[in-house]
Amino acid sequence: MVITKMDIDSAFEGVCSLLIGLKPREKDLLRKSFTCATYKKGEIIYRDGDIPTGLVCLYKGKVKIYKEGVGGRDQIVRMAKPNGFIGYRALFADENYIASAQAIEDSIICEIEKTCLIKILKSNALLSYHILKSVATELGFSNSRTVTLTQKHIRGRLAESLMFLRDTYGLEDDDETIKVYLSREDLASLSNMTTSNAIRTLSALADEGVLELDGRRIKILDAYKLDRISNLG
Amino acid sequence: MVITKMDIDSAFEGVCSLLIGLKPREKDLLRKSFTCATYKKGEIIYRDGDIPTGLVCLYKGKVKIYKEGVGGRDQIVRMAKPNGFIGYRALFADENYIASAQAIEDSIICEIEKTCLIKILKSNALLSYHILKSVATELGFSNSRTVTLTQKHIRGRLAESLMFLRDTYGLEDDDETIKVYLSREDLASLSNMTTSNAIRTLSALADEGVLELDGRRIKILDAYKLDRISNLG
DNA sequence: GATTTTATATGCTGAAAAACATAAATAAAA
DNA sequence: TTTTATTTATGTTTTTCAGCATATAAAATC
Repeated sequence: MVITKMDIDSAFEGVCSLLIGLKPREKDLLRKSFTCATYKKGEIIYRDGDIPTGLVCLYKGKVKIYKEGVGGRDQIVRMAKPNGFIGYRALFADENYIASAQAIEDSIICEIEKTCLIKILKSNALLSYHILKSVATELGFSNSRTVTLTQKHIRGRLAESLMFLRDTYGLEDDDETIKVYLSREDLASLSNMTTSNAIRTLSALADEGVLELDGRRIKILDAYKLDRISNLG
Repeated sequence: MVITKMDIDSAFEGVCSLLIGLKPREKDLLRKSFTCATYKKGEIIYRDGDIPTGLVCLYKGKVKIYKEGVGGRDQIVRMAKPNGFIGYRALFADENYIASAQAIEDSIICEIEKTCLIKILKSNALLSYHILKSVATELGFSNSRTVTLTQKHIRGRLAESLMFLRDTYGLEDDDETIKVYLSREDLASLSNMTTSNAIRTLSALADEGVLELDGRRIKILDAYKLDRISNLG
């Protein structure tokens, strides 16, 4: 993927529109510390333990954020979509990363240098407040997720993950196909189960007419039933 | 428990010391919207679904924050200790509570009225930034917790919970007894297991000489071994 | 102090899901 | 192409843990 001058400008404007409360003078400052880079599918953007160097924004593509679990079993904690930030948690907490980020599609990644952003944050209350708000919202998701991942049964967890993916990435033009193509392994990492069980459970849902599978394409045929499966656990 | 004038003053100073970056003028404003109340052991401070009316601070006592799970099985998401805030997530996210808070000891609870605090937050960048930092740290805990609760085995989860309680509330003067006295049921809710299994696993750890049990008193005899059990899963 | 309720303890059974084993299909590389 | 690796699929076994039953101990209430 080639990054054009237009891409950079567009990406920068996109990032700025996310930074609510940003003043023109601050925007100029950010511009100077704004960089872009491309990542091929499968490439690692940052690793657990790395030191954050800035606020990372996904301009194009899709990224998974995951933690390595006990027996090498990964757990996906978040899925990023275009015009969303990644790695901000560690940055704002002033910690090293505690998870890794990997492009699951060819992606364009932008970065605002750390010191520049922190300086603005410490002087711009409205911006800090808005970011605080979104991190607090994210914390709510995380807490809810902890409960569902621990308490729902396999079918419920997978159903919830599929709805989560649909809500995050949307549907293709047919209004049925989830607009993201994950491996069964990633789907398992997202739903806290083994790859075998993800495959098995997908097949079962396909047999029941809830889904239609075609490789990594997943069509939701019966959204109502999927929702019920998710809610019943 | 009776709240004295001295308690209120002391509580207010404690809260203010937590609010880094607070200006004297803002402190005066907060003072006017500052209230205190007592809760007996077992009393509910707020419920899932309630609307936050302010920033709640625990001055004395201990509080558990928990979500009701699928089959009525609770999941404790946080344990609060004196001089810590509770319910701030929903407040900052501008949402209703998604968990409930219950005093597990007689407690004194203070509250700063919502609009007053938000007004200050929106104009005080340093304060917002510091709160952002601590919410980001909390999000890190939550993400790590999701992985351990889903991937560690029962023994590992319980061992981790016990170390968490020790780190949160500290030890009695004997330097061995964890300074919090939870029911087996709460210990189970904290560790994502059934009460039976919490009891069973505690007994097993006592048999192995890792713990000493005396009702709800839990002594950690072999901290090194407990840590190993937690880390091995 | 007696009675009721609640909390703790322990054994047994069964369901759920992991672990393991293989095979087929697909994708990537030689 | 052919070979090699990776992903997907499915069957079998084993482990873990929940569910249930029951007994005892401790607390709370009368």
